[in-house]
Amino acid sequence: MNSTQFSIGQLAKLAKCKVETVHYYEKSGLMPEPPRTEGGHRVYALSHIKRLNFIRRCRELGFSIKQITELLRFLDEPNHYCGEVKAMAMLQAREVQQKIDDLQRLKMALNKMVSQCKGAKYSIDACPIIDALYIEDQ
Amino acid sequence: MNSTQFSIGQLAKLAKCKVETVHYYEKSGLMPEPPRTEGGHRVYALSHIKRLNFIRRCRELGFSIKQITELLRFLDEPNHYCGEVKAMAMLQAREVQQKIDDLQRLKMALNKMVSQCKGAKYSIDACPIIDALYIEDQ
DNA sequence: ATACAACCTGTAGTTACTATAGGTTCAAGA
DNA sequence: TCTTGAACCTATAGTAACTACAGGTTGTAT
Repeated sequence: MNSTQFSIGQLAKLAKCKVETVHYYEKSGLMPEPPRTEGGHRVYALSHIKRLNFIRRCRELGFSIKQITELLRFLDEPNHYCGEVKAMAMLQAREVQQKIDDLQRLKMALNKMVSQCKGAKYSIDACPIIDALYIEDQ
Repeated sequence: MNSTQFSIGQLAKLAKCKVETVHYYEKSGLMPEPPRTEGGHRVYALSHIKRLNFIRRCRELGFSIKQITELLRFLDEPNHYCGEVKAMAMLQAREVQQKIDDLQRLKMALNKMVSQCKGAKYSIDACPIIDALYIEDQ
């Protein structure tokens, strides 16, 4: 195989994901069905590496497969505009902020419990963490 | 049914979760198999409501089913100490902090991309968000 | 007596993969 | 050229923590 054709293993390595994940993306429609060798092995080109990289980076930013499908549609089809992409990124940013807020609240609750707990060899019956969770709320 | 015995529907409502979730928790071993009526309907007591509440609150704090199993073991078995619970809560708090850090980085990346994007009717070909994701990193 | 909500079990679907099994192909060394 | 063994192929099951459905039974109120 020369340097402009890649096996699925090479593709996966270059785009930093696993072979199985590429299979999965193909089934999901994120990656196209590439040409094959006589024996049935997939043959990829440079553009596939770029595409897979794009997908991976989007996943790292928390986009769902569905959202990435949208983003790729923007690329695959003509007549789309930057604004559509920006809107999706902004929505995504808001969702991320929401998750951060939730986790902050969670962390505070945990820390509060931890600070009230004497720990060590005190009986579980008097553990304020268990109490905090066991008591009916509202 | 009097006020100290509850159907699965009542239990679920009182502990703020769904009937199917109770079934799932029973299968998972978080909830015990309760006594049944002649006809096979589950019959719960007040202690079950408390237990289910405990589980729900733990889930809200991000504990996994596995971790909750641990916590419940502390309750179900004698000879456990507050310190074990505290250690788990602290570990959990650290994991939550880690998630927060990850999301903060993610949010910054998204916001940076959004701020560079002119949006509106600019062609997708010049969209800096797409570019940012498409370019091979490192 | 009857209607109908609530219950029962078991199975499939969700998300985004990961892992396994059992078989085939490719590429490199002898 | 032959042989080995890594890499590939497909298909299926498993992961977490539920949710949803199908098809049947029970409980309860009228």
